[in-house]
Amino acid sequence: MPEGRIMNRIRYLRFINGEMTQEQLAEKAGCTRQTIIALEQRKYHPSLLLAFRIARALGQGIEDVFQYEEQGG
Amino acid sequence: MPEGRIMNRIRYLRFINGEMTQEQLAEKAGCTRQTIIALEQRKYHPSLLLAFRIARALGQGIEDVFQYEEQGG
DNA sequence: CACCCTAGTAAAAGTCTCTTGACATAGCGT
DNA sequence: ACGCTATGTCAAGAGACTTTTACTAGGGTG
Repeated sequence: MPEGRIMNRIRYLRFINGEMTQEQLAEKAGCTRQTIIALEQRKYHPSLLLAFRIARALGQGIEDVFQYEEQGG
Repeated sequence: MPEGRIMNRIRYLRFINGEMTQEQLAEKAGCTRQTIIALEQRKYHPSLLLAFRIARALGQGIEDVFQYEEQGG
């Protein structure tokens, strides 16, 4: 698959939402703490399903949490 | 990962956008025709990256193309 | 110091996503 | 009938995502 960066504001939104810990977010989103750590450090992109769950857990829409930047424009 | 359905309107939006064929959408989104077929038939969910690329190829936001339905309410 | 909480690192294993290639079906025009 | 286009099926394999487990380290509290 071609390039295109995805940025995320998970860490930022975690603190806006009452200082949630990684573990609290993980539990609310239904994944493990490891996954949250990896995403905050941009080790990889989440699946669409997990992206939705994290966005909802943070009280946001997907595109408020994850921003796609096209490369060619 | 827990449940939660993701519906998509790829096929519908393909026709709204000037009767795009699966192959045209695939090329514009940077994936293969097989992948478009699988997604339209909901064989699996796309990655977040591909979801963004498909949404952009269809001139839409992610949540206009993919709808997440929580199970517990 | 001893204890707990939060965050980070690492590796193995399993599941899911995506591609490639070959083949099948249906419609449409000639 | 023949060729062309659009859609669909199947299978194998590579690569990406996620979990599990174990371990390290800093900060605060008693």
